[in-house]
Amino acid sequence: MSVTKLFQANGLKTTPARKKVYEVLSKTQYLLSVDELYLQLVKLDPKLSISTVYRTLESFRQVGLVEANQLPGEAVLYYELSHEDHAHHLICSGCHKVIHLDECPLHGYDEKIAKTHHFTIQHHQLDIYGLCESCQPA
Amino acid sequence: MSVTKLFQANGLKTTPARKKVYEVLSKTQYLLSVDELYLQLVKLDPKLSISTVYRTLESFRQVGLVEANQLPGEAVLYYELSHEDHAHHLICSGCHKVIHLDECPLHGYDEKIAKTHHFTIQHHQLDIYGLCESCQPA
DNA sequence: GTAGGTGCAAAGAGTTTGCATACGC
DNA sequence: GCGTATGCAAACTCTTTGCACCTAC
Repeated sequence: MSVTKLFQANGLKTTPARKKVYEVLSKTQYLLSVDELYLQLVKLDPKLSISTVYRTLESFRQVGLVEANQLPGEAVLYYELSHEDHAHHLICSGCHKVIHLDECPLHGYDEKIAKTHHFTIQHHQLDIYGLCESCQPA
Repeated sequence: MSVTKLFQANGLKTTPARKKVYEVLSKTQYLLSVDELYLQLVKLDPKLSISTVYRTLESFRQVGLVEANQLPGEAVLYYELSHEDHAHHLICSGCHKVIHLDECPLHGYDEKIAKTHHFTIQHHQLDIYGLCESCQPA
């Protein structure tokens, strides 16, 4: 699906700014803060404004194109493209590289919990933190 | 263990402000933002300053007395006392009430992941979001 | 042509810090 | 008494907003 089609399908106009934000996010394998994302975007378009980045991310988030997450001990949000399928993260505390796990170890466990505690479960989040190969001390 | 002993053990002086922060955190079953915490604290001591709350939480966090977490879609941090034992959360999206789960469905799964992806795992976080009994629509 | 997107600058929210005073140990 | 904690106000950082202009459709 072309980016234009993707935007259309989500009721978003196709603009150069949005294309670039999407491009950077789709090419990285890291979680990016707004700052980190902006730094990369300015290389592509020096006139791009930080407020456009915020507004673009918020538009994307509203239609479900991106997800915002926080890393432990850090105040700012980290962004990444959403993944259609249910997925969990293996996140490197050193470089913020992300590996997506396709398996979910919760099969059935959440329903059990729901019953026990009279909860209606909406979703769950599982992130595993550690150091990737390149960030491990020798 | 008395609060004083607990503070001593963590190298913290026992002050009225710290006692009150600890008291509020230990009595609630909700995740509290700094604002929410401050609102409750001002009832106990109208002169207490918000910067003291920030500094106290940071001291507590450094010695591991509290944990800071973020709720999906919200920018601010939510605080709670740390739990010695490995525990996961059942969090109500409506009222932010927290239920601690003593079971961890990851037994072994994380080690398997670690091997597959050459990661050194530091810790993991599992939160299940939903609506508690009182917050469910009738 | 119109609705919505963008850049710029200014405002806002949340958090941190400097400094003088107060207090725990 | 010494060293740390606190209150207050100012500073700082990150994010949002108002407005004029521009662009996708």
